[in-house]
Amino acid sequence: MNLFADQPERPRERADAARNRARVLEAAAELFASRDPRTVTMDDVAKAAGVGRGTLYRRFPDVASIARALLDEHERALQERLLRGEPPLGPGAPPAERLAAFYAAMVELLDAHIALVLGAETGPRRFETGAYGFWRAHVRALAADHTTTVGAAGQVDVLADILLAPLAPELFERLRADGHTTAEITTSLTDLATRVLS
Amino acid sequence: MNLFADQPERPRERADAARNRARVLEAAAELFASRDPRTVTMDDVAKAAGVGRGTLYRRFPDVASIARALLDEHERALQERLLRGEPPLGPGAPPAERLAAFYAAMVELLDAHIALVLGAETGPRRFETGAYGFWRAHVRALAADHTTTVGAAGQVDVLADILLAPLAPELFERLRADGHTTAEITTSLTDLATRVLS
DNA sequence: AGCTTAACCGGACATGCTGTCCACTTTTCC
DNA sequence: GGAAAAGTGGACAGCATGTCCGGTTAAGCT
Repeated sequence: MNLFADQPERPRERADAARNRARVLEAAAELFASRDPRTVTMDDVAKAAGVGRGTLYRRFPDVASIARALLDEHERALQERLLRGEPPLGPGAPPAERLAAFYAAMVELLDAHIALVLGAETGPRRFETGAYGFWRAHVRALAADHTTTVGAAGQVDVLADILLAPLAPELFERLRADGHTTAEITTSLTDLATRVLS
Repeated sequence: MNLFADQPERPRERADAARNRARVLEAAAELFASRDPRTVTMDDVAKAAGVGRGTLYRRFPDVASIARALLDEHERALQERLLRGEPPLGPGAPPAERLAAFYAAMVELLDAHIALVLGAETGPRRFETGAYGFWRAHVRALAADHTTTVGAAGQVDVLADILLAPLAPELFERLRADGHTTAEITTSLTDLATRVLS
């Protein structure tokens, strides 16, 4: 009998199902890396994974959700460092420095996994992911910490979204395509962080 | 005889063509306003305008280009004011004030025509429009004016894109949906402008 | 091991959008 | 008033989506 009523006893995943899930993720990772993730279709993934359409749809409602699954672990790692890592990324440093460190880490993440991010969080979808909620809460806390007295309550919310806007994957992609280095981008964002939260 | 060789004598548009162009724009404007512009299809526009698919494609390669045509005049008006209007929007005021005024004007424009902007400049398409190039040049000039000595050349380019990021239509839409007023948004952006260019 | 059951698989199908093509019609200009 | 160019609209092929269901396979029980 299951003592945890909230966590209903989910019959463990069957062996063939697990095998296929792994196949799908592997094949998808390769596809995303090899061409514009926004052109990858469910059919493509199914074929590349050697799996039928129905099987694919059983687990993933669309291509974005596959990319998100692949991206998840990387984002989780960063979230962990934000919550419990060393300063200035983790708690302890002044807000401006923490924001700058966050920017730097996000630029790294974007640079390493731009294909996945574009596949997962493009357009308006970006705001609906759990990850975005996390980043916003983090930045919001930093901003609120800094400007305790200044401005009304809602203002901090807006500011958080504004400060996250430059991290839109489409913009990053474009800046890189224009020949800008990640160092340049990080420098500008550090500058922004310093000026806004000081 | 045409004295301007660079401007080849384009045979003027036929009456029926002009009539249909007008019909298309009118019908499209209504469609964009009445539901999510990103769900409007070429077929929808053709049907609503009482025009065949072929006719529609003759002028507009896709739905975005229709929205852009409708948006054009509004954007042009703002561009004119930026170049030759009164300060602080036009030349004469210090960069921080001009940027704040620009932000305020853009928020107004987004608020008035969010449907068109979403239809025209959503996602990565945003960066490819002529309008974006104009905004970037403008903001870049303001930033360069302010930080003549600070930073390398490329830095200013990056900064311009960063400062434009919060004006992404998807973000504006989301902020409004979350209950934030245009006044709140403008206030935050003004704050940003002041802090970055002072 | 054998059997039952439920989870799982994969391809067929219906639907909707895209962009092109071309036979036909209308306008313009001489 | 007639020829040529410009314009029109619907048919068509291609592609992606998301669902559905008959057949298959693993898991659990005896």
